[in-house]
Amino acid sequence: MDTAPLAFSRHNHSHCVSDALDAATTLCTERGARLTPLRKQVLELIWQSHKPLGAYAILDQLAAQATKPVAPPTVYRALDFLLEQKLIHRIGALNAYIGCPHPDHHHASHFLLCDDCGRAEEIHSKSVSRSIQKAASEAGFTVQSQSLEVFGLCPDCSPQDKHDA
Amino acid sequence: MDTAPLAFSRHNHSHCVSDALDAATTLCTERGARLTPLRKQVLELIWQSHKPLGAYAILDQLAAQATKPVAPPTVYRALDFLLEQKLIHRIGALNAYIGCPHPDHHHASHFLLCDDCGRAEEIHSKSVSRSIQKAASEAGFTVQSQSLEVFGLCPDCSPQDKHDA
DNA sequence: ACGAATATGTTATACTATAACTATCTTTGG
DNA sequence: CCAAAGATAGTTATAGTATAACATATTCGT
Repeated sequence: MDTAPLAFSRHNHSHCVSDALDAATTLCTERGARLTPLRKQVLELIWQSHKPLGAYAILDQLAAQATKPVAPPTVYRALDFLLEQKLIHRIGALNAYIGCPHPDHHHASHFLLCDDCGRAEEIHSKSVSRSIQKAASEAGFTVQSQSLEVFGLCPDCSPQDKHDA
Repeated sequence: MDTAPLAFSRHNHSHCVSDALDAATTLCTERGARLTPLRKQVLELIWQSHKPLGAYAILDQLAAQATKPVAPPTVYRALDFLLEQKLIHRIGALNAYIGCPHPDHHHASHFLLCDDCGRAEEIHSKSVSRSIQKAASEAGFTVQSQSLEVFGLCPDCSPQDKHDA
């Protein structure tokens, strides 16, 4: 199935990167937003893995690639842009950032985060979204954004699930 | 109804505070955990409102009440204790802490957070919990903890809902 | 090419959190 | 009761995360 979970499965990761960069380029063009070389570089760094990446880890890698020193605002401004364009999500519990695999349609930030290997997988469950929306409505609350961070063990890092089940 | 949403409704807040402190005292006694004066003081400060409170806001208020200067570790250690005992929750998106109204039974951290007035209300929806658990299971993921932060407008701060609906 | 708007560079600083060590208090076993 | 062990709190320093404010450079429409 084409919407299968990916982060926790074996896959050719270079496709993730190229797909994400292509999608970002297309979307920004459509929106009249400027995906500058710097912003693209930051997005690519974030997509180097499925593990949320901290701003200063990005900064260090940028600095390593650049000839001039790089300062925090450079990174944070790129992150702000990517967040605005919904090309990345912020994982609040980790102060870290991760690429959005489906930036073309807006959606909430719902992630499974492995405590062991650090990988994150975005989930898209109508049932989760609907139940959250319903609970909020019942409280008279108007939802504007939401963030779900589920911590635990991914299939690869679960001791039993893979073979016993 | 006794399980009605509270934070977004008018209520006698002194009851929230005394209930929370009483519950904390009882639970800690049962568990053999020591709710020291400092920890109780921090818990009370957190319960001064239904708005998540930052560590340094707590620090400032502690310092104002104390004769000696207060240093960050004093606050963070108290927060760590309260978090361990599940007497408070941490709101990752805000780097802030809020009292748990039902510390007696463990549960995930699910909050509605008003962008306008800053108040937070904990929600307890079986439907939300179940759908999250189900989505995780289907991905082969073993849940250990979860945090849901829903931002938007509370009933008081919504322009229409209260009167038009 | 020109001016306005956007993006980036630069410096400084604010905010959040923890490490490491010391001192004090509490509990418990003798 | 006292001493040892363990838990709590004080103290100092520093690490980690994020933004303010201002200067410079680039891009875009005209």
